[in-house]
Amino acid sequence: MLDRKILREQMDWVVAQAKRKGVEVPSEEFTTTDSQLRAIKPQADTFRAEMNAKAKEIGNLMAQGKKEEAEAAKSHTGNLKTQIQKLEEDEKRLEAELYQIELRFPNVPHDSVPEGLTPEENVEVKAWKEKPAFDFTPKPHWELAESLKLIDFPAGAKISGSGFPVYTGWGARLQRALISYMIDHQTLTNEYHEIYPPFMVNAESLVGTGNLPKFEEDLYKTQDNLYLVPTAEVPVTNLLRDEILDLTSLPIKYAAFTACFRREAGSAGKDTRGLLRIHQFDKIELVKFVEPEKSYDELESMLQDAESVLQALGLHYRVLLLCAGDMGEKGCKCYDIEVWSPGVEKYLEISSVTNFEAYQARRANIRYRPEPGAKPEFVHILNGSGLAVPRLFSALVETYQQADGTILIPEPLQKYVGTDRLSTSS
RNA sequence: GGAGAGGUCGCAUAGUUGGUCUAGUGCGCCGCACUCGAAAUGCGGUGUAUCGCAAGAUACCGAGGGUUCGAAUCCCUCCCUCUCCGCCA
Repeated sequence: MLDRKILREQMDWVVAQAKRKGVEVPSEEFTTTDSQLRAIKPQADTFRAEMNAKAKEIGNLMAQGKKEEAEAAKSHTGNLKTQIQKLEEDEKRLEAELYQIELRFPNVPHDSVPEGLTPEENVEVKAWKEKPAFDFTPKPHWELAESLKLIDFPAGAKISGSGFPVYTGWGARLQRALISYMIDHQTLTNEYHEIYPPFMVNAESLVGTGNLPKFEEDLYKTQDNLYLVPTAEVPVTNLLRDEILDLTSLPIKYAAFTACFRREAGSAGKDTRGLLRIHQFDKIELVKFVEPEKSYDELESMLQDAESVLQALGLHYRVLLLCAGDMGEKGCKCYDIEVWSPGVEKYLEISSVTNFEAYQARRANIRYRPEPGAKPEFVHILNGSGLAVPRLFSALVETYQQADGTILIPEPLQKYVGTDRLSTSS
C-alpha cells in the first residue's frame, strides 16, 4: 500500500512509476472516491459533535431532576440521528471501497532499478566462481537422487501426490543438514535472531504481507480457515504487526525456517521433474525491519548474507538486478540469486532479496519512533531467502557429483551431514 | 470439547444500579523547581488515527453488530487469555 497523501498529491508521478512495472492503476477511481469520502467526513463529524452536545445536555437536565425538559430535548434528536446514520453508512462504504482501490496500486520502483518488462531485461550485476568443469556428462539431481536413494519421488506421489518428494536415508539427512547449517550460519555469523513460527496462519496475516486477497488460489486452506504458509515471510513479518518499535531496537533481523506450501495453480508443464517446482519445500527466510534511511544499505548487506551461504559451499551463482516489470508489484528493488545447477544445465532462482520500503509496513501497521516523543513512522521491511533448500540440494549434488557416481560434501557441511561423501554404500 | 473467570490509553490497576469516564490512580518516561551533583520530594506533561493554518472536532476501552437522546458500563456473535475437567503427541 502507498501513502494516501502521495496518491492525493503526486498521482501523476505514481501513474508514471506504475507504468515502469507495466501496471495500470485506478487513478481516477481513487480521486473520485477519496474526494467523496473527504466531503462526507467533516459533515458526519459535525453532526456527531452536535449529537454529543445534546446528549450531554439531556444528561445534565436529568441530573438536575428536570424530567420534562429532558424529555422535550429528546424528541428533537430524531432527525439528527437519521442523518448521522446515513452519513456513517456512506462513510463506511467509501472507506472500504477506497481501501480496495489503494490495494491495487503497486509499489514504486527505486530509481536505480533498470527499465524493462520481461526477464530478458534483468541486469546481471555479479557472478561468483566459474561453472564447474566435468570430464563426464553431469547427471541431473533426480537421477543422482534415484541411484543413491536420496529421494523417492514415486513414494511421495503415492502418499500425497505429485510435487511432494520423500527424502530418504542420506537424502533426508542432507536435507536436515542444509537446514541446520543455514540457520546456524545466519544466526551465528550474520547475527539474525532465530524464529521458529507456526506453519499455519490466519487470513489477517496473509493480508498483512499481501498474499491475500490477490493470491488466494496459490494457497492451501484448512477447514478452520487457517492457511499453510507459502513462506516464512508471512508469520515472521506479522510478528510485529500493529507494533510501535523503539528506535534502539532497530534493525530487527529475523531468520526463520519453515516448510513452505504452494498450490501453484499453473505449475503443470515447466520444471515438473525433480525438485525444481514442488508443493512443499523447505526454506530459510531472512526478514529485516530497519530505519528508512538505511534500507538500501541493508538491502546490500542482506544480499551478501544470502550469497555467503553459496560462497561457503563453493557453488557458482550469479546475481540479477530485476528490471521494473519483472520484480513483482510489492517491491521497490529486488535482486535474484541464481545458482548454477550443472545437471539440469540451468540457473535456478534460489533467493529473492527485496526492499519493500514502507509498502508492507503500512499494510501491517509496523512503525517506529524516530526519537523519543516523536510521531511514529513506518519502518522499511526487507526480506530474502537464505536460501531455498530443494534448489540448493539440487545444485549441490549436481556440482559435487563424481565420475564414480558418488557425491562429495563440502567441508562446512560435513559435520552436519556426518560424512564427506555420499555413495550407494554409505 | 465442557464449566467458570477475564480482556481498559507503555506496564499495573479503578471503573458492573448506562450520563462531570472524550476514561481515575500508581509505576515508567519527559520537562521544570529544589541541589555542587544525585537521590528523595513538589509541580506540569505524557496514546493512536483522521480533518483543520490554528483553536479544536471526531473515532478508538479485544473484534464486529444491537438497544438508547447517551455505553468501557446492558444484549448478541466471534477471537484471545487464565483456572478446573475431558481428550491427546
